[in-house]
Amino acid sequence: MSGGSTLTLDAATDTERPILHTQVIDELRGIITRGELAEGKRVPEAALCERLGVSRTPLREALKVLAAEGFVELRPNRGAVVVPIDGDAVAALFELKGAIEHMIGLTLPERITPAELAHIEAIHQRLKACQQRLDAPAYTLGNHAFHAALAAAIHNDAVVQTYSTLQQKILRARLAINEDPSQLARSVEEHEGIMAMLRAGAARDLAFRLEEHNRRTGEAILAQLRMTAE
Amino acid sequence: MSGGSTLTLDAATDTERPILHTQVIDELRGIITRGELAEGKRVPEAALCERLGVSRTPLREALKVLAAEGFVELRPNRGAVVVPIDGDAVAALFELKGAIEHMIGLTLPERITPAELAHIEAIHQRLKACQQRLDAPAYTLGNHAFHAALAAAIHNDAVVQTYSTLQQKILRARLAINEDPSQLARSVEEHEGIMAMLRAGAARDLAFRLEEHNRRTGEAILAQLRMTAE
DNA sequence: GCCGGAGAAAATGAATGCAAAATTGGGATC
DNA sequence: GATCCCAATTTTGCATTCATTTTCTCCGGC
Repeated sequence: MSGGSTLTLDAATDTERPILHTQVIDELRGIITRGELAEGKRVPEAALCERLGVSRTPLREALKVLAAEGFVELRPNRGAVVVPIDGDAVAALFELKGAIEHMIGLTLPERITPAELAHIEAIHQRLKACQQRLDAPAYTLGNHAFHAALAAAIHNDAVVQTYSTLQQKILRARLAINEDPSQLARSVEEHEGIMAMLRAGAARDLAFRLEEHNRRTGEAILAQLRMTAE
Repeated sequence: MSGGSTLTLDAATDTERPILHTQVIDELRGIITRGELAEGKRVPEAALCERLGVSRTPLREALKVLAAEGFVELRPNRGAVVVPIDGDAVAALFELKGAIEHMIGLTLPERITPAELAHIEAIHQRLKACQQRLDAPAYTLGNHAFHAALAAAIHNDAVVQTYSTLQQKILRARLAINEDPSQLARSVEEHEGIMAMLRAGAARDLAFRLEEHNRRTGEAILAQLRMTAE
């Protein structure tokens, strides 16, 4: 009944053999992020095992990790449920992210390398193209890459890790709503300002703009979320 | 994750059976935090199973969670190793924590309740007593409680969670060194200033003092760490 | 007709078993 | 004497199995 995933003989490319539980973590997190599992509803392990084509052992390992990450809640002897993501939770995430954005802005000019700056410029140009053809899904992905690259450029592993976790959780809220296309234009405009401050090395202004950008984006998502929640 | 064993109406007579993997996570994290497992050294699962008195399944589940938390690294088919905590990592943790302390200070005055303020005052008095009798271990614990209470009082779950994780990792570095008793006096003094700003509701000053307190503490720990690392 | 409980079915928590991979040790070769 | 290679042992990854616990169902009592 193995769903044909045991393909350890990959002759062509000597790719590392897939660590099952790691794959399961990512797949499950993706399923939850995309909203394909009802919040608060019980999900039997057997059903997930069949869906993912794995046995219970790696699935349960993945559930433990996702519980630690805060995506699911494990109730002893009563199964796992998807943690609901409500407005308050999203607001909290954006507030915390704002603090980190501020710090990123303050320290970025003194730490970013030319190569990193060039990389970020390239992402920025791609984003402008996405916005012009109103490709919202591509924009969302690129937007995350843009901000992740900014975070990475301060060369602080703890920040990168925490920032990534925050983005993953926020993505859940983002995918739960239909993002207003007009927000893309605002976002690009704010990115322009961010890039200008970054090129100029103006730390305090950069911090301010990053924080404001985060605040406005958060408010837009919250407004949409609370509207669709009715 | 707060050390609450209080609520949860447990049947008085029953020896409560807390889920094994949760216990294992906490025990293993404690072992790592206390430095009882050599960094970077291979640790066979069987040995840990025997030490903790559990079978491999819950142990492996715990390792997955600790890997996600960043305490161990899982190398495919080659076992888990304790992630070394070097100066750079500690510096990164304190830098991130500084950003959060700043945010806590900015928002705390407008959100803290009288009961929370009273609770924090009580912890502060306890800390002063610890300092006077130079009880460093008790001070370290109380100090964490003090700052955790401050974080909790802004009523932001994401912050509480992240802050707790940071504290746990920093604790590892703290226990790896012999903290200089003279630092206790400095800490208490800075706490006095923090409390004064908190009582006065001076958000910006509070933020500044919290961030400075974090920075100084981090520098003290880093100095000790780099000294003993020679 | 509604509620409560005993038993059955199903789901979870943990242990064991088995195959694949890695480490170790020994021996042959240079 | 050192190095390389190959088999034996150990260890890991995952599946399966066993033991509780929970949930569902059905039956009787009120």
